[in-house]
Amino acid sequence: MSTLTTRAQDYSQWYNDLILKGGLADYSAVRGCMVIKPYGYGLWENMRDVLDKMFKDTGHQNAYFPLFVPKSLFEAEEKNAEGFAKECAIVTHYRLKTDPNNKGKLIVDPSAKLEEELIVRPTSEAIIWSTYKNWIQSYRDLPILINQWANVVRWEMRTRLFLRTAEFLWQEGHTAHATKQEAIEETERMLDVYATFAEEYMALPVIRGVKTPNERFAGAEETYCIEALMQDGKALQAGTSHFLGQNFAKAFDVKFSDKDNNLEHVWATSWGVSTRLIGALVMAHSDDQGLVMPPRIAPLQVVIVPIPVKDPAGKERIDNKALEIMNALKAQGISVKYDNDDTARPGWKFAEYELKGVPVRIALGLRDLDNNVVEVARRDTKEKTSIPLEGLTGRIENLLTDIQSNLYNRALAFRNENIVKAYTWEEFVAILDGKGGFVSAHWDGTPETEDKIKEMTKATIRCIPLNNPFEDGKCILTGAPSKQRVLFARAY
RNA sequence: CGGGGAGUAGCGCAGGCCGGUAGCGCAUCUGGUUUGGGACCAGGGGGUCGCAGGUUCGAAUCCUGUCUCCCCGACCA
Repeated sequence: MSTLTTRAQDYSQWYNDLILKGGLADYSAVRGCMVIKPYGYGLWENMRDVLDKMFKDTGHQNAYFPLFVPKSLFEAEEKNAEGFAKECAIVTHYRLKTDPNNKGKLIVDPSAKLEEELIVRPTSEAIIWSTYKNWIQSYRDLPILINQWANVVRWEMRTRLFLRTAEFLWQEGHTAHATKQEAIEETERMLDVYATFAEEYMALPVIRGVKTPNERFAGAEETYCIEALMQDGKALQAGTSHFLGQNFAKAFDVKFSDKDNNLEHVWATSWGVSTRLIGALVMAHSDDQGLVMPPRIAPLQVVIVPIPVKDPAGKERIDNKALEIMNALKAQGISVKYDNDDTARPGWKFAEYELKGVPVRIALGLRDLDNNVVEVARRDTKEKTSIPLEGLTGRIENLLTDIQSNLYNRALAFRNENIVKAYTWEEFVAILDGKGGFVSAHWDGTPETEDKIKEMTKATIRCIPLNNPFEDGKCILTGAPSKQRVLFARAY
């Protein structure tokens, strides 16, 4: 019987408890790296499948590039290299040998030192653009619209399950275009794909925006992002899409002949979301009883729990009806598990599936069968109702849809309540130290002020929202004139 | 890298100050009774106490060194 830490007791511990006890992931023998367990991986697979289809529908194809990046390629785009230099794992040797002084132990073979060190990719722009150079000669070769599903390594000082681990899974899109306009359109299109995915599938409301130069991806001209709000009032960047200009084309000398036979550098974008989204999902919807999975990407949507009886005939009646319900739901594309494990009792199962956040639970006993009903419990509100067997499948489908939109609306209401305008510095600090959330405030537009605010409050500018209304005002810190508000928050 | 915490059975912990050959809860196994919100009774199995030295007749316990993990901060998606 595992008890969870509550959010009020210790938010971080609550989060860890949910991940570990909910069966999403486990710590591993490697510092900062985690094991994604089947239930967590199932969630990732669902997210991946939906996103993959959305990428394909917008004209992209998948490919795969190497894990290792020769150092000389890695350093070609200076800003990008600099940005990631501090968190790179480096391969320097390619062989081990038995330690002559300590039998049974291995040491690095000094004679197997690599001519050139290999960087374990923290992102793949370098290896990909060195390849694109060979693929692009003419405007007829463009655009190149490629995505890859991969793992990357960023040697972070401090890690947190899913939110920040040394190795993580993600997808990275890398596109090449003939014109600046087309590349910007691509950047915005993919941001929109991410936002749609977050809102419609993860039930996670996000703010679309652009990053300030301070927060911009190393090597990008413009970084677009979607920002979400967690229940503890901290913001979380859920996805980014970068307009890379011609920076990588210039660094890797990627040129094409346009229709007028002029040689031009190509325009680039890159965009990504990672397993971090799972952390966002957990912190957006879950409660003190455990995880809460949005039906559209839940690893398991419906669980059927029988109420056991000793009488074999009664048991068979329950089994038959449960299987009938399961098959009917499956026929509608709903994922269902009939948990007829008779070594666990129903109460234990109820608690277990609540911990795992399964959206709908159907309980089925003889009492129900005699009345031609089942007991249906929804995870989001924990409401239980008796529902007639007649038309059950349609009701469950509607219920799943309802849970999905309820989760979104709940998260949206919370998010909107927690976007607060600040007019004075005192107010600004009070909001951050109080309930947190996004603070909408004027900023004088300088990196210096942004840094100073970060130093004083730990809050950063999460984004300048797209379609932000212009409004004359004064910078919250310096009082210098400002044309628009930006969103500040403490963030993951 | 700085600050804090922890390594004892699969998990969570006690024991340590005061050295005498390891214990509790959960889980697990067997049998039985149970089953509509984390069942109960009885019996059983499981640990070179993170690692390496040292002190001692004897070390989970004392001393020295070392490794690892977690949390908070600096870095970052």
